[in-house]
Amino acid sequence: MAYIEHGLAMTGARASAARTESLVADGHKSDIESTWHAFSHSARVRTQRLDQHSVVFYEGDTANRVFEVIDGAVMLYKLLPDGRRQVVDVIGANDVFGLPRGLTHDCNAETLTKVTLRVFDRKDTETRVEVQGHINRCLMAQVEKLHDHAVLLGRKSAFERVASFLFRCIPDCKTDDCDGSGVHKCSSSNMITLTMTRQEIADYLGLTIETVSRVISEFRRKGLISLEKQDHIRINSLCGLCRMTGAH
Amino acid sequence: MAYIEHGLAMTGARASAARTESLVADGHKSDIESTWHAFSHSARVRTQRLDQHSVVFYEGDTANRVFEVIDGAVMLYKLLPDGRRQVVDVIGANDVFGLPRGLTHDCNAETLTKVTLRVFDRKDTETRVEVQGHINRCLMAQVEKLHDHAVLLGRKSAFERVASFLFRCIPDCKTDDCDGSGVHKCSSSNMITLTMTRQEIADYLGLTIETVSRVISEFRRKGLISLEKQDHIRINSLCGLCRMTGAH
DNA sequence: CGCCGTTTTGACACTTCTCAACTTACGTGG
DNA sequence: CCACGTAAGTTGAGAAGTGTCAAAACGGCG
Repeated sequence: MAYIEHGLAMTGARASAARTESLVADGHKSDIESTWHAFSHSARVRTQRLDQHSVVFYEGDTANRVFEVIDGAVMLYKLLPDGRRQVVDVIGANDVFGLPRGLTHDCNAETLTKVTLRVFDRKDTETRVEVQGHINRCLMAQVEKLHDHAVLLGRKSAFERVASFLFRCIPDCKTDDCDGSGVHKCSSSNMITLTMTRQEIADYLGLTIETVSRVISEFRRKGLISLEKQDHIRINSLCGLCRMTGAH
Repeated sequence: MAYIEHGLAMTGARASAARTESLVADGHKSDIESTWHAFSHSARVRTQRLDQHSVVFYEGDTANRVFEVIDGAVMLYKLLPDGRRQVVDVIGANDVFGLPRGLTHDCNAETLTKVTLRVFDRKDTETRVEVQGHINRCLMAQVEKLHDHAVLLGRKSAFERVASFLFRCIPDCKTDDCDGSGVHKCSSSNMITLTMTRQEIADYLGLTIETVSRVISEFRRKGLISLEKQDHIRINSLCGLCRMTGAH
């Protein structure tokens, strides 16, 4: 399986830029070049590496490829005409994105980290059974994640949103692991490395950058977390944070 | 194909009740009784009718059936432990629901109207290819709808949310039909019959019942809409309302 | 006709946003 | 290696939007 390095990655529509510029459908060039290679079962599949902050596709682009994240994270977001942005999903390893209802993508896709993707021809996803089953499971998981996120956006306070977000970032640890008893089952290092900027977090949580910053500072003052660096957060009280998510 | 009338439908967890009572996983009884009938291709399928405000399933219930709406509307919602509710989706005709990532349902399902459902055995949806393709398309559409709803919940004002909601309720009319020119392509009657109570609308839009009421009153004062009855709304200015959705 | 649940309206409180200034972190070039 | 410039993040004060609580109005149904 050939890895295709390409040095074309330009810095895509960044957070700050996205706030002010409204991106219109035409005249865009995503950071993915189409160099297809034959694959097993006569399907066209390839693996692709992208730098951080690369654009995979724009809203409105014709959707003829489907992507699976092998490694790294991809952010999906939508823009309102006046520049307001909402990050609608963050796609991690083993998850799929770029599946449209119609002919075009409904949102923009941008890498949050260095990313390795598996790229499928869209037609194959519609004809090959084993791929369909996989996509099906990914879509169901995505729907559930979006349901949870709707609860977060519609009903949770800023504190609860940030706490939920930080929790989500702890590797191998879910809110379900906490039963409110004060003892956590997960034994991770409780060390988070954020791949998103404050602006991206804010746009994901439906808040402003200032509110996110204030809440994180407040958590720090309360001793729940410590900031080793701006994007390196240590969770001091897993249960203390968990109690603030609103899920218990 | 046999329609099975059943008179067992009790009034499920209603909006007001759901606000105060937290629903725990055990001891529930949904309004659907399992009477399976043999169907073509050796799959177990049946058609079922339910009254308004019937419970299809609860969050945490074992998910061994998948549902397709033939006629009517079903509401999916989640509850936080303190009673806050978020309606995560409203499922209309030809759409599918009850597809879980794991073994149990991630949300509650309740009918908004009299509903006719087609009920599948879950195993069939995993093995039969023609069903998978259909489910796949439904899931993709659902993901896009949830993306849109995330934008609404995360980035739109109360006015924009209610305007977007009313627009969504106009049959055969989408926000895309409006280009801001003042002329609307869709030629519907501009008459809406709401199937949701104010509480349900509020829980769908991430607002309070009072805010929803106030916004509707304000739209009425501005002449954008008229209320023939509380749940019968006439849209006087389609474009005026459209301009308030934030989508243009 | 009167009751009860839903909706509307009002006054006020509180959360979050906005705007502005300041601080910190990071990369470049001297 | 340090100084500088720029971008990112933090903090503060005030404004705006939405929530909360309470009361009144409305609508459906016995």
